[in-house]
Amino acid sequence: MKARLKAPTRDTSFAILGLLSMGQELSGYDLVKAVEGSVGFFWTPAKSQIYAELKRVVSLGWATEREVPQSNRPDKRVYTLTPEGQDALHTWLKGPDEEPEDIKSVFLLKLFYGHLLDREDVIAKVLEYREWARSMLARYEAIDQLIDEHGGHEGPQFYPWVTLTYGIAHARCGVEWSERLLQELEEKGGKP
Amino acid sequence: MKARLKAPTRDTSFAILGLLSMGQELSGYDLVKAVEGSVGFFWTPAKSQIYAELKRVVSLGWATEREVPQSNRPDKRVYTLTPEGQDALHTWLKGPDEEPEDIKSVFLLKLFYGHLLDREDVIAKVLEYREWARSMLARYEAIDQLIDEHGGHEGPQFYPWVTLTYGIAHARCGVEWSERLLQELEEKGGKP
DNA sequence: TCAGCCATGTAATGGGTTACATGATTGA
DNA sequence: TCAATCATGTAACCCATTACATGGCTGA
Repeated sequence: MKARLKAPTRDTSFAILGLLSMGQELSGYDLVKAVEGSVGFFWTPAKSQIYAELKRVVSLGWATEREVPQSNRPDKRVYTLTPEGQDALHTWLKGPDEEPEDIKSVFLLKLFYGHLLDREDVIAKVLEYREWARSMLARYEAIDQLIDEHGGHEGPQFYPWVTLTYGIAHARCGVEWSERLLQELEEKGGKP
Repeated sequence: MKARLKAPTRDTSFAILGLLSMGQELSGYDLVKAVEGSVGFFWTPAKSQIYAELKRVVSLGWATEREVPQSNRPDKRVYTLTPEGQDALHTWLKGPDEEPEDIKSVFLLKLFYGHLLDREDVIAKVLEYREWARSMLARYEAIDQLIDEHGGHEGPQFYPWVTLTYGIAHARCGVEWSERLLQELEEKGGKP
């Protein structure tokens, strides 16, 4: 029986604790929704993963569980952060990270092998990517607008807004890159 | 016995087929190395995953396997793409993608909860991120330089180089974003 | 001379995804 | 009225990661 040399990070657990730290009791379902509108842009646990992690954080004493009977809807269990959970969250937050981020891109993977495709097919792919990047940008900017209208980005909204600016910068960068690339691909087409 | 509604994409299989399409027989070990220096920047299968997928592509008739006895090193098995494999690869390449890319960022996740940290801790995190982004940028630019010296980015190098320009753009964008953010965080510190 | 890397993989574990279930509301 | 959506989860599977093995080089 050997000890694991590297403990699993369980970042998803902490993502959940973080949402619970906002102060309200949340059910698994609530958390699924909460993730979608917030950390979901750079952290995307599956539904069932959230439920699994909830069991775990309860077993570790990081959250407590409470049954809430409901009449019209299925009964639910809501979760509350414990002081131990707050400590654990804080420790994790301060702790070091290996890779700050990693990109997983089917698009780039395919583009890497672009020589196996016709030029038009490649162009289609890049166009698709550009549209996607544009739509993400629009989405982010809409959220930015909303924040502006609801108290601005000072105070409690500050750090969520900061991550949003990252998304905006990144998306804009993707749009510009794909526009340059498209231009280059068109030019190549001119001289066959 | 239900049919799966959504077939697994198995993108990793195709990443491997793509590398095998470069024309040379490669062993699992070779592929691990090949991935590191190429698609590894946006697609990172684990070693053992590569070996697993190799078995699979052979069983599907997409590649053939050949034993190569060696004296000083462990014997190895090398793999070759079959015509069926080429077809499969081409079909996959032309096929549609849902999400062109997704970012998974522990850094952003923590930053989102920045209000739970002291400002200095946040600044430390962002500094770390900036250094990471800078180092990635330097790495990419070094590769760019190398490509320039070895025949430039026309011809067969073109698409790999294109993906590299994405990496450069993205990293540069990360550096600039973090610099802006640091400035803002410093300013906030001035008025406590 | 001995730790660490090269070279080649296999085994065990676990995180995350898709699919399965179920009943009430609501909009077209 | 009937499909979609809300609301709440569970079960099964599979992909991917970490750990385990093994023996020859090579540099300090």
